[in-house]
Amino acid sequence: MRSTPKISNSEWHIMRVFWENTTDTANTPLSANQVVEALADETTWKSRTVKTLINRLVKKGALEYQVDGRSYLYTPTVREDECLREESRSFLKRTFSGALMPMLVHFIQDEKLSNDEIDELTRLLEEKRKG
Amino acid sequence: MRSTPKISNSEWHIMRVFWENTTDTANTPLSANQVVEALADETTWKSRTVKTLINRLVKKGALEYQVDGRSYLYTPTVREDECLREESRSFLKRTFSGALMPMLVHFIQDEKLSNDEIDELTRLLEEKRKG
DNA sequence: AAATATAGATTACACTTGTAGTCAAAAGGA
DNA sequence: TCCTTTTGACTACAAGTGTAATCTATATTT
Repeated sequence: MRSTPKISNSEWHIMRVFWENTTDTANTPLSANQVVEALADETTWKSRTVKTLINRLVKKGALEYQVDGRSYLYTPTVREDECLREESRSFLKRTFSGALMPMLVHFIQDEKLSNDEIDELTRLLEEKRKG
Repeated sequence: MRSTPKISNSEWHIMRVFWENTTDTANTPLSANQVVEALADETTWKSRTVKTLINRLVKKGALEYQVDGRSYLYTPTVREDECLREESRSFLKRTFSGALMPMLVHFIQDEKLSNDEIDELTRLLEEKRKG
């Protein structure tokens, strides 16, 4: 049923580094140190912490690696949109009993949106109606 | 900073029982057994499990109780919308780095919406623009 | 009054998560 | 060649979670 492994809060930080380094056509493999550097201003994690998280992601099957001399190069095995979908469903289930509309209503009513953003959402909704 | 305690997945089931039994004006206190019964078709939890979860929620300060003879009557001390807000922010942060728009776009594009629902969302957006 | 049922309190126990530290092996420098 | 540095592997450890079982005190039944 679940196509993607469950990715924890901290692990999402790691995965995003990979996904942000991904072009449409290919995943760029990254070394552990590249990930550490990429996270340097975003978090205060020691490099060991990052390595542990990477290891857990490998164990979970969210990353894989190829050996590159003395070190490893990691690549994601799961796509961001798939993980987003899983995580969203889980969130929806937990908070809104799985009901999409109350959730959307909640966000639209409770959060700040600029007029431009409102325009864009309206346009998207209009598009969806046709489809 | 955090106004509501962190409520876990299983604990949300419990809290929803209380919130669904809440009128606009008052919280209806429920006994542990009433919660157990309310969850009977939603989950397969043993009553001990439900009691444990209730206890943890009391410890976290999400529920409080008054003694009622031999048993306790529990009431929520946190409001659903506050918890929703917390949980939503945490979800947004984890998955979309806190960015609301990409999240809304994701849901509108990826999930099913009826024309009626599209109408309603469009209307809400229009309202928001004025406000 | 003794036995039983029931409610909450305490304990259990493995798995996950956050956040690292230590160990061992290999690679490179002195 | 021996020491140091670096990398991954293994270990750590408390808090939170899911999912209960057992203990204890009280209430109800006979």
